[in-house]
Amino acid sequence: MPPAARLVAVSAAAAADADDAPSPRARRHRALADARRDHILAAARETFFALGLEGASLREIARRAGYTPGAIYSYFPSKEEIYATLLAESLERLNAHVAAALPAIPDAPADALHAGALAFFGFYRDNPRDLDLGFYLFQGMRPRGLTPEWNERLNARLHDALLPQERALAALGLSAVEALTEVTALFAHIAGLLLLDHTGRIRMFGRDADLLCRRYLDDLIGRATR
Amino acid sequence: MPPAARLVAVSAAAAADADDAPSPRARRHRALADARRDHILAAARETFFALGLEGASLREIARRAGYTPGAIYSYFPSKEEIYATLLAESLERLNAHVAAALPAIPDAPADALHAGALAFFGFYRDNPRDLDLGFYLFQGMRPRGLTPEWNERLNARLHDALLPQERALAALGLSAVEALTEVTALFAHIAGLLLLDHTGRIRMFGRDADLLCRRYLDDLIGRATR
Amino acid sequence: MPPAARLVAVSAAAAADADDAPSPRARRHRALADARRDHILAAARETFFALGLEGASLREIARRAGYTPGAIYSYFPSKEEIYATLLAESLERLNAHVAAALPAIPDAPADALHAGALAFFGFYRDNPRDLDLGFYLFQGMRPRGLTPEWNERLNARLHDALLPQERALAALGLSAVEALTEVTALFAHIAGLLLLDHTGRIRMFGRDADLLCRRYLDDLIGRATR
Amino acid sequence: MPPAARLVAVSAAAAADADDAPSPRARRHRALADARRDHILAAARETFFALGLEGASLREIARRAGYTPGAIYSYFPSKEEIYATLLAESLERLNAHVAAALPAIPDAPADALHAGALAFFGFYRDNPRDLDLGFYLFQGMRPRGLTPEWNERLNARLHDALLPQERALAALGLSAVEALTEVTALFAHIAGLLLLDHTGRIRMFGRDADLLCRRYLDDLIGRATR
DNA sequence: CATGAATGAGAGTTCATTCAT
DNA sequence: GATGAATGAACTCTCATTCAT
Repeated sequence: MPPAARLVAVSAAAAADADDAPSPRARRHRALADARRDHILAAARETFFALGLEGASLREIARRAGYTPGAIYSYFPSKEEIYATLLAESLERLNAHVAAALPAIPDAPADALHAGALAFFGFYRDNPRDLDLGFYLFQGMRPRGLTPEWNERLNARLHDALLPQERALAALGLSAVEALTEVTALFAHIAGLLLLDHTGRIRMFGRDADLLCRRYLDDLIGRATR
Repeated sequence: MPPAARLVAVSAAAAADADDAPSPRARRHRALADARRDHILAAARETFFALGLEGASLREIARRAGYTPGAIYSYFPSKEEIYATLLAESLERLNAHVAAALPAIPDAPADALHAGALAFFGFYRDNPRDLDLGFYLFQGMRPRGLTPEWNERLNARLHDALLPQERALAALGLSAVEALTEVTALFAHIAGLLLLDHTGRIRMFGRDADLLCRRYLDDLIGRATR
Repeated sequence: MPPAARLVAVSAAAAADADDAPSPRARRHRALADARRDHILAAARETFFALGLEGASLREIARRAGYTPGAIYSYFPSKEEIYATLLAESLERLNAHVAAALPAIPDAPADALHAGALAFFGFYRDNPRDLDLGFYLFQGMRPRGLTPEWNERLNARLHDALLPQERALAALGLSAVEALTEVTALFAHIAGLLLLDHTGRIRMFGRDADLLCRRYLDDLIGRATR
Repeated sequence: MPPAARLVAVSAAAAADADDAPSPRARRHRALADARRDHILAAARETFFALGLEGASLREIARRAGYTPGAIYSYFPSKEEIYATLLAESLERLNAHVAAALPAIPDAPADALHAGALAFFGFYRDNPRDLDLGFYLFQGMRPRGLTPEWNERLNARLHDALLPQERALAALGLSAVEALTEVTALFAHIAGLLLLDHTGRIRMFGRDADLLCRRYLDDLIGRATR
């Protein structure tokens, strides 16, 4: 079975978990294969963080994983897929980061909004490689791009990281439409600031991205609570 | 005269300003050479738009221009220079577009701010290829990046397109520092909106970039005139 | 085992000498890889001999070896390395040739000097391609030159082929400095004769390189034993 | 008339000087053309001395001569021909250098031998680019090599530079054959020393080429006068 | 499952040379 | 006589991917 077919089969099996249970032997195989896949993914992340997107060739990833290039294709059907998986994982970390920043008892929506938005911003400010990944896959998408499935899935997780902020806006009294509008604007503002910051373009204004983000949030909360 | 040619002509004139005027023959030659250069530039633009930076190899550019690869080097010293020229030209068009949108008699700073900012936004919303160019070269362009000279020059022209808005903010009563801060935030906001719009990400919120831009401007003018 | 393979094998053994012995399977793989490497080397030699350094492109070497250009890079990291390996192997053969010519019982230094020097001379007279290689790589090789490591290593092996003669001169009673001086002069003389012979320049004098070499040696031995 | 044909015609005209005399107008043209040719040659020499054989592209030569590449072909049929002309000129300088070193009154053959041979050696030791030229064209001769005519002519001039030394050997009492043998050996020795010196190979012996040359000459004169 | 050999396409760049004007 | 545009072939080297073993 070629690698790509196997991957599809695996997820098909996961979807059809009402089927008869896998044998212990099959489960062992599956667990080992997942471990190896994770190992390769870790090597890919390491490579990508160390060398950036251009430097992260499949050869180098394989080298760092202790594999030969061909072996990678037993776990991923293409280099793009590795990147997509990396981005998915990055989005999980983003969501975790945002969730961890929210106050435990959500009785102060303004605080939640502030904390959640700053966490979102901070995640990418402090992890520029994750930003690279996002920009590359969400925007670049050259050779084959992501499959629609991947695209939808990744989009959804990105949206998830903004949900707490949207809910906080609603809790502050905004209508559903107004909350959606403001969270969209907030996302755009943060994205723009990250872009300026990441490309060094913000230096041409001599301004600080962090400061501008807080300023925007204060204004937004002022608007929402007025 | 197209912007790119003008830039070249300016430096050529600066170099030869102690010389006597060029002969008609020389002028004809230069005109033809410029035309061919523009032709190559157009092919490069077309290639870039069709295939992205990755796909836009010198070979492909040459092919689309009807040249052999080597011939390109009579007009541009490197591939990088072609792209830098393309971006320079794009920024000239941006500046012209913004300037044309400003009211002739600048007695209403709020109007000038509104008009200039919307023109800036509209330029990239309506010319997504130019946005691609800017994103690619200002941000992506890992392989070699622009030379510092180009980077500075292009930065300056980008900044130029924001100057009218900065001046309008000052005319509205903001201090120099406040005006700079607000124009930076404005730039970030617009960039973020364009990014969301261009990558279709804004659809996942069901919002309209145009509307959000106007909203931001209204708020900004409210803040500035309060 | 051909000299070049031996050199490689030596360093491989040195690197892995803490390891346990390689498996038969690994040995088979290595043997095959070495054979392919030698095949490429042979193609490189053939190419170089047929077309000279200028004409011996990687493409041509690959073509003659029955490979695509990229495949060569599985065996050699650069074109330069191929040539260096070729020269290294040539120098191994030279050393072997000289060593084989020396009398088994070295009780007659004059004989040893005579035999060793003539063997050195004869090797290059009879293998003009090896002379080409040496001339090209030691002298020509402008484009990039050899790396200092290679240069030193190759120099050392060249020197090795002259050591027996230097020792014989010392055994004839010359001081260390005198022996070094004489062996240097001897090397120069032989090199000059080979050059004249190889380029056909000697014909313009109607003299015979072999004869001149023996003449020089007789004189030298006369000087040394006087 | 294509350039190559013209060059042939020119020398044909020179050979057939019993023909009717050229018109003043034709003579003027010829003189100007020769001047321009010399100018290009000077640029080629300068380029070659500055950048070596690899760096001396036709483009660069043309650039330094103030011409466009195509123009060069009005004066030389190929790049090789330029080099050959350069070598011819180099050999003229060699001959002049040797001649200038000979004692005016040739009553001391040993002195003449010594002086002439050292001048020969010194010329190339002090002008390593001339040595490069000689090695390249006499030995390398890859793409097309020199035409037999050029080869013969250049050979003859090289031989000329050794004639004074041969005559001196005869004047010292050697038979014609002996003198020829010794001058051949002398040439080989000098060539070998220059090779060792030029390629830095002599440093691996820690010896000095100049010293070795003088040593050889002393021995030779000793042999010849004994 | 993994190897390792190999492909094939392609990257940017340089060059001697040709030829219409 | 000279220009300058253009060719075409060449260069070394890198890469994702395939596949027999």
